Amino acid sequence: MAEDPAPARGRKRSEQTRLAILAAAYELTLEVGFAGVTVEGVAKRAGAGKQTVYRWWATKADVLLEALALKADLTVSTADQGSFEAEVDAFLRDSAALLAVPGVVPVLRSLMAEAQRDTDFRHRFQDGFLTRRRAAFETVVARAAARGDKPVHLTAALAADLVFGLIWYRVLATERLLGEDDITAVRRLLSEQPGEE
Amino acid sequence: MAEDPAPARGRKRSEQTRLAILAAAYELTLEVGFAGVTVEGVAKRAGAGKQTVYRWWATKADVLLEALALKADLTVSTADQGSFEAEVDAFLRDSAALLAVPGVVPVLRSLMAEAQRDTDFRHRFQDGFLTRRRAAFETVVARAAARGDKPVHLTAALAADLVFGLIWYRVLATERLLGEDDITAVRRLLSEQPGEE
Amino acid sequence: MAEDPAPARGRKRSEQTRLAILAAAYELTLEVGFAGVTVEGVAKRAGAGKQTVYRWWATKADVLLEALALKADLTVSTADQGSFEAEVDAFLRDSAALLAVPGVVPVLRSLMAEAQRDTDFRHRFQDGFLTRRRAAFETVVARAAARGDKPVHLTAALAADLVFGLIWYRVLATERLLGEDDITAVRRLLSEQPGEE
Amino acid sequence: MAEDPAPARGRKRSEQTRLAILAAAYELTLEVGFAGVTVEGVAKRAGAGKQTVYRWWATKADVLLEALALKADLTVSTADQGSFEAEVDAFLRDSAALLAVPGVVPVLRSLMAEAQRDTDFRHRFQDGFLTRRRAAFETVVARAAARGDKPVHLTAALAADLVFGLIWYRVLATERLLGEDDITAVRRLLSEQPGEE
DNA sequence: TTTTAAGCGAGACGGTACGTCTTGTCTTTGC
DNA sequence: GCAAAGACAAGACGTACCGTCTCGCTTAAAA
Repeated sequence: MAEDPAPARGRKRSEQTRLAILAAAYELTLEVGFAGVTVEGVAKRAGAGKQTVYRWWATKADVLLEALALKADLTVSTADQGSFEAEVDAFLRDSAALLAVPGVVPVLRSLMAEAQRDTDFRHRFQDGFLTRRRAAFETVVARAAARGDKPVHLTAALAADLVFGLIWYRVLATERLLGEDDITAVRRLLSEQPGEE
Repeated sequence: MAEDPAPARGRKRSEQTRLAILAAAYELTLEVGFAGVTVEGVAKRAGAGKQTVYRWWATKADVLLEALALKADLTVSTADQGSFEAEVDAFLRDSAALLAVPGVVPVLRSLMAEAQRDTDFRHRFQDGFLTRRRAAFETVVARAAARGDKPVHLTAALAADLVFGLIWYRVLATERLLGEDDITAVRRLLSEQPGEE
Repeated sequence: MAEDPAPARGRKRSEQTRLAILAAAYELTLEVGFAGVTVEGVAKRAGAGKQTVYRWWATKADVLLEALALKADLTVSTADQGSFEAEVDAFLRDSAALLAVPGVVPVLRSLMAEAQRDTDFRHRFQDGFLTRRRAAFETVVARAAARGDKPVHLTAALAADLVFGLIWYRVLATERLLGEDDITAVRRLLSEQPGEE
Repeated sequence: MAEDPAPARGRKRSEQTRLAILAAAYELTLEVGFAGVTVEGVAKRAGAGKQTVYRWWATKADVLLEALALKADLTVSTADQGSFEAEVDAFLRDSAALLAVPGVVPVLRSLMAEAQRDTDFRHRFQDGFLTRRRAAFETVVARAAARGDKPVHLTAALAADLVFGLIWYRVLATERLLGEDDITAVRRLLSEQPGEE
């Protein structure tokens, strides 16, 4: 029989404290900005000790990454909608909804910014967020390819880069997010058939 | 006509020191990463005093922004190439060339990251870099519209968002930059004529 | 009765670090002079962080004041010697001994100098050093008065001012300290009986 | 014989600026304390350039030392008063009058404090102030000795140390200056004849 | 008259210390 | 053995002055 490696002795991790820390990190980011957040401040607001934060998370960005998952449902629907166009539309609406959740945009900005500074966190952010969403989109493109209605001159990777590029560029460099017209235009762009060639 | 308000009294700013600081900031960013750069370190390497840095730049990111302009030619060619397709191609090649300049990619990452943390710098980054390049691209789109060969279902703004989104997403979230095939695909995507509708 | 308000949580103050800081401050003052001492330098030599110094002392002068108490026994013997003359003599010898401890003179100079610049420290210096020694001398004068052999035309306060004035003037304005002949002369001056009048 | 080596070419020193700097230094010391005075601040208030201050004075303490001479007459009357007692009395009243000039006490404190930190200034302070006053007092003692009414058991040096010690101790360590009773008591102490021996 | 040499106000310069802030670790007591 | 509290070493922050060095101008003696 497999043994539990550790017989689990001592006090257990406090779930209440964990949630309090995640909530504190999320709220503080919105209130004072990520740069203004300190581990000590998060611990203070959560009624926790600083060491408790460090014991379970490597950096404050990791706390925020987990807090984001708690705050917004990060799972993306990839249900079969019958057509590539419909599924792209669903994906974009899903993304727009995520960005509309209060606080998500500043948190995403902070996380992407942190990913530029900290290589280790960069990987965790990619695994915990970026690749996750990208995989969903590529599922859609793959299904379209199987169906035979995929766009002929865009690879799946480039299509994904364009879509995520648009979303991230809007988040990072502008104040405009995804609107109805953006969704329509992108949907058409990706699914239209070129004249000939 | 605007007159110089002050007749320029006192010792003049040292151009040599200015260049030494810009070079030091650029080099240090490549060597230890933006997060590892300190104003003191930049001043030290430049043989300058810390106050001299603070006298002329608000943050180390501003130093880097100016250093970027010194290192790489940020002007974008928007010469009339006869067709929208040719001009988009020229713009993308120009952008790829900028990214190929040693050190430009990590510097751009750092600047965009800093723009997320510091609202004031965000504006200076937009004015000093983002809108500058964007304006060049929009000039191209506008000329296409005047010619009548612009893409029918994309607004100039969305086209720009897609192009810059792709570039920035590649820089920030991936290791891949713009390749020959990317340029070709984007050029075609933006200039193709939809079949009907 | 006053209770300890807090049951003392968290890590305790490191006595080892405290002593290292006091020793470093004392040594550095002798080596480079008080003006050349920096809090950072003290912390460095003590193997401590700068914040640890600031956590427990308001200024470097306060560190030195405490270091002085550590280095030299600041308690003054006021034992009953039978006569005013004998007790004045003992007090002066005690003072001369204090000044003879290596480093005490430059430290006293520094502290008195700092007390002129910093009003807050001035009070702490008075409480922690000046009044302490003065009280000892005044005890002697009071006992003489009780005995009836006190000097007739000097108040206790003026006698103290003269004695401490002499000592401090020698320390601050000259290179000469208290010698055997000074002690003898002052003892006689204070205890002699005026001829008539 | 050696003549003035330079026949004085170029622009002459501005007396107006000199006075403005002295006044500014004196006033600023009273307003913000010596520690709060900066050379830049003195120059600013005087409407002068920083270099002009440094051209003529080594430190801000030297400016203040000269300002003191401008503000208060530092010459001490040593006129023959007929008796030692009368001359000591005159000397003490003269000293009390000096201390009563507005601003003199804080300035003296600052200068003596600075003399503890800066060895070079210490000598200039001794030459420009301390010895000057001390010489006056010793003239009085010498005349008394010539007359034959000098105190038998105090050397001139010790008598001077006691008198200046008292004055300086009052200035540096207390808030009390010289009063009528102090003058009387010191005069008597120094001039009284011991009973016998 | 022209030149030449300071003095001057202004202010940028290379430095250095300041006192604060944050980081991530360590230590203590209590649960 | 986790948790809260908080002291610790380390070191960057942005500010304030230091004393020096231009800069362009003014002043006055020398040529």
